[in-house]
Amino acid sequence: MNLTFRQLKVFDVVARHLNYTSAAKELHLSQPAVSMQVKQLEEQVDTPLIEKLGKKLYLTDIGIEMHNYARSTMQQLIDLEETIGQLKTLQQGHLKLAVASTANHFVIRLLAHFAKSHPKIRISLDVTNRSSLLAMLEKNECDLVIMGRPPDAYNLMASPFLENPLVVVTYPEHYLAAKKKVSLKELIKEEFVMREQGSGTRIAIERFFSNQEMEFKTKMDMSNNRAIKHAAEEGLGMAIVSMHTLELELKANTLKIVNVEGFPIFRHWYVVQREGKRLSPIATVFKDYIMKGADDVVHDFTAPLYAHLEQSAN
Amino acid sequence: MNLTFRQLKVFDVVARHLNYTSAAKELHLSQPAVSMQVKQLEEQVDTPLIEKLGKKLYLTDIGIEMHNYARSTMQQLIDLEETIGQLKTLQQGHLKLAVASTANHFVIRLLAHFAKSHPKIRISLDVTNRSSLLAMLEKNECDLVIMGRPPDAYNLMASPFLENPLVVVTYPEHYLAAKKKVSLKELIKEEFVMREQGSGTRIAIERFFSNQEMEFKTKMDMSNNRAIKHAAEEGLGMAIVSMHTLELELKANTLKIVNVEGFPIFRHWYVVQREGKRLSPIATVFKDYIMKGADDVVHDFTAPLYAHLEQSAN
DNA sequence: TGTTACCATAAGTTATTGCTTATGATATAT
DNA sequence: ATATATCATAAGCAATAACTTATGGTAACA
Repeated sequence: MNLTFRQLKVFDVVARHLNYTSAAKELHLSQPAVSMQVKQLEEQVDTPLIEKLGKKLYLTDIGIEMHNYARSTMQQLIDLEETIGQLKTLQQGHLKLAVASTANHFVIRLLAHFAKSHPKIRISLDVTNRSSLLAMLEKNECDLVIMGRPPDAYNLMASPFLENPLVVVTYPEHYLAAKKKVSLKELIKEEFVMREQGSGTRIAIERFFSNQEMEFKTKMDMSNNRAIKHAAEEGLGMAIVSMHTLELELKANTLKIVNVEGFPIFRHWYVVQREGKRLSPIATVFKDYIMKGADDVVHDFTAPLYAHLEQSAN
Repeated sequence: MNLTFRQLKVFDVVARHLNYTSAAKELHLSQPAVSMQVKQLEEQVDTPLIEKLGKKLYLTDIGIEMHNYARSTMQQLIDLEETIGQLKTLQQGHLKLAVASTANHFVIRLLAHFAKSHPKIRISLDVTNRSSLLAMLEKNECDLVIMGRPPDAYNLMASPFLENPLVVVTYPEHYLAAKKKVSLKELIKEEFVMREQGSGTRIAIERFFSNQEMEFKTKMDMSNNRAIKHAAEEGLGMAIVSMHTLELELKANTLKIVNVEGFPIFRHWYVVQREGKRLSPIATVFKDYIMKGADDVVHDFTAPLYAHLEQSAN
């Protein structure tokens, strides 16, 4: 059985009119064209759908069945068009994001703002570590990832969109915290609590010190940014973290930024997608949004942090 | 938007495999043939449905939507085939009958038997008068009508299928009821309670008497067979009715058949359909059934009646 | 680095589709 | 009986649908 939508369409009109000639008018066709479509449909199901008694047309039992089917199928097609239209015009859609845990805090702020102007959009946000992020991209499980600089090895397209200042922190009573200016030489006498090898932050820090031809002493490795900050609070060592993650600690005065020469190290947050990935409409819009407007939106969040930075320099 | 079922079918297979080559195998097609169908479908909705990242294929959001649609549409098509198949093979269907009120009693018996061997079939039975029956045929509101001989004027196809003996009846105490043989001459001295002019029975009776070049006296005209029998019971006159309608009255001994010379008048019951009407499968089967098997089935119903007939002749 | 698996694209062929106009048949209305 | 309205059928035509084979490009893998 190989029906065509055309047959169903024409049959529907005929079934409604019960008159080939006027159906032909509605369809802007000749009358034989209509007869032929119906005849072909009848051949497909190998049974008459319309019968002519005297001058009047009637649907047979199977004709009624077929008419129901035709109408339902056509309605479904309309629904599909509607759905696709909505997906295209962002009245609907699903934005699948994944972010590095260190980026979580400010991304939430971005999303809150973005979601307001796209109320019908469903958003999934996965907060996870760097290797999981890369795996998710690999498996095409999300549209976009927000993280630090991704490795070059993967086929990724990464666009920097926001400064990510890495600063040195310690507990407020630490003697370096009080100094107006701390040299790198002074700093590397201290021991450090670090992110694990291979993490974005760790790589950046290593690169920074090796550029200065210096080495630092790692007391502890940790895979979690929060744990690192906690360790610093407890005096286990100096920490170097993204200033964006310090909002609470600075406000509560459990950590202080140390004004080290050469710091902050300005890195960037990146929006990352797989190379060749065709973004869904909503993902395209979101990417545009953060590329163009992220600075403005997160300004009232970052401004107080930068104030802390300047404060430690005075 | 002008999709084809072919496109949906091919797309469904590809969406399941996420691999054009193996989809092509399942469809017994070359790989490019599959690519082309999918591409055409994408052109229809003007948006990609499948994306290729590296070596793997993924459905886009709209692709997922389209896949759902394709599956649902194809399922509906299967359902339709199923339904049509059932309608064709009588596992389903709707038999629309109309019968003359005088035929009601034995038709019910026929139907009871028929329905047993076609349990899934829905049956509509309209019991009404002669002119309504003809109107229903005219308007194609029923498949078949069971009635006495229909007029020739309409474009009808009428097939006799069962004897319809018209007998003279009166109340048991009537002096003619006791006689072994009553001549027509004797009979026409009596007054009659008759069906209305134009009714099948009336026409038959008039023809019978005019063939004998005799006339009868009509005391009352009535449009209802039951009323006529009741009038005869009350002694308002002789009645000539289909013996098939007398089951109860003979059993209860409220009426007796009068053994008149030349009676019973053997007329027939007819199955009637509009000329050119294509009967539905179930209607075809029902017509076959009554044409071939009606005598057998109603035998145990008519036999006792014929017994009464013979009894009045002894 | 070359090999492999896989998809995209191109060119060419055949059958079919979807329509048109012209004409024939038929039931109802006049 | 004739006219009218309506559907069926036939013939013809242009567009295209649905394939095929051949070939080229590319990501993954060894």
